[in-house]
Amino acid sequence: MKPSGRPRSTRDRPAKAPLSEEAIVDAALAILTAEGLEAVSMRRVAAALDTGAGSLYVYVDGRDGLLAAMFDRIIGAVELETPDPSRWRAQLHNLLERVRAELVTHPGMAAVTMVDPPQTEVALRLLENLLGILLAGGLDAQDAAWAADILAAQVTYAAIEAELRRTDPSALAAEVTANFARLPAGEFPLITAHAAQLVAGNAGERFRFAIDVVIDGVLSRASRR
Amino acid sequence: MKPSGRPRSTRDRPAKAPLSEEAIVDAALAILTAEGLEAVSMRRVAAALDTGAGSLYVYVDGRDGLLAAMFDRIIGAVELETPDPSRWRAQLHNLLERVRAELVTHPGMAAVTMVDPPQTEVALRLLENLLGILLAGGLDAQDAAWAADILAAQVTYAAIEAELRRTDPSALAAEVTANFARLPAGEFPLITAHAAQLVAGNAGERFRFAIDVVIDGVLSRASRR
DNA sequence: CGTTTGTCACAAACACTGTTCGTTACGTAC
DNA sequence: GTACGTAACGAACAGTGTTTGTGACAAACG
Repeated sequence: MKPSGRPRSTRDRPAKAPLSEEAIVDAALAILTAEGLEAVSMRRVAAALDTGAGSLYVYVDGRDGLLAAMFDRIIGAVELETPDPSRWRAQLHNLLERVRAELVTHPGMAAVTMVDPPQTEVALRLLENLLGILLAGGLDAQDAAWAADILAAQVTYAAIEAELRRTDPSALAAEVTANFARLPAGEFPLITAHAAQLVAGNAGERFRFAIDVVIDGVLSRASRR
Repeated sequence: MKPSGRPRSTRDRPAKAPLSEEAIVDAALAILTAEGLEAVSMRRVAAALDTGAGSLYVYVDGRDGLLAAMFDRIIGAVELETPDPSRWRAQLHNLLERVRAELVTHPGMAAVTMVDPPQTEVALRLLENLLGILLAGGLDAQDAAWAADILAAQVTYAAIEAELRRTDPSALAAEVTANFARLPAGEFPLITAHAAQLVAGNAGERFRFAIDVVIDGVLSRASRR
């Protein structure tokens, strides 16, 4: 033990253990929103809690477990909808937009979904709600199930895409446009011709469009059947 | 220098430098397909080439640069289509299926797309081809541009999803089904009621369905306009 | 009130990681 | 035959996730 400087330690505190999964997830989320996913290391989180990295392993199943717990916290914060057949389409947009917004404000969390699919209770609660809205829209069970999958893809993809533009929404678009302009028009006639359309719209607009496309696609196929 | 054991080194070789970006990417891809993305470390790749990790930095811009180069190699191997209005839909399925298959056989590569969007020449060649097919299908420029984005999301998502089932396609489905069965039916009535639909279909079927949904969705919205 | 017990945080250690850089050996050109 | 410049080597740096033995606290017991 080194009583040099400030011997601030857990033992100096008056009361009980300050460590818990909740406290660890809180600290990790604070670091995530402030400095990004790469900054969320076990040592960094432990330092924020004034403890050692090894101490976290009692409450959290390694770094991947911590990330999963963080994801759960985020998803759990999303307000759900009570399915209403008269306005199911708006409900769908609202729900998915909330998920997207939550994922965007926590950079890197969308990528966590992909390493292992969330099968936790809170994630399933979201799926249950999504299914409810789709069924309220008149979709049959199979279409609703697969549509939920497609929509999940769009949400995570949109979230990750939005993270890239997080620094400056229009900076990336400008860079991409410049990249397109630099292309040899002979080899890439379509990209150069339609560069404006390729970078058109902000993340929110493209997201809404994507969801509408999926809904209309499923409905179109169902009505043709 | 330690002449102990086997002094096998580059200097023992008769001719010129064996190192090049191509050779490095080759070695890295071999490790990737054999042992997964995490095994692709600079030291591991260097060892496969019988050299030190530092030597790779002359030809490759760090680990991220290596991953990008690997992605490029993979995408470049995808055979393109010459857009034909009479069979554009089949062409779209074929092209996207080839991309998906290539991404699935190289686990982790799909995730690379998301850290930074591929703006390399070979990736743009793919986008150019995708746009060509969509325009051949009669879509207007704006619809085609955004549809390309939506389809890209489905491809990467499907690839990542397929990676998870890589070990055993039906094992995950069984596990998920078991998870669903374990749920309290009171809280998750829809999931428990439609568990069969949620896990129905293999990755290929779901992928084809997703693409058809997107196409029909765009066409439906266009015809209504 | 003293002692024992058990829980839990601590910090060091292990085996890695990506990356940088000074040194050294090589093949080639002079 | 010698000098040169290119390019690989390997050590070193600053990190990473994870495991584990040690030690101190607080609560339960006699």
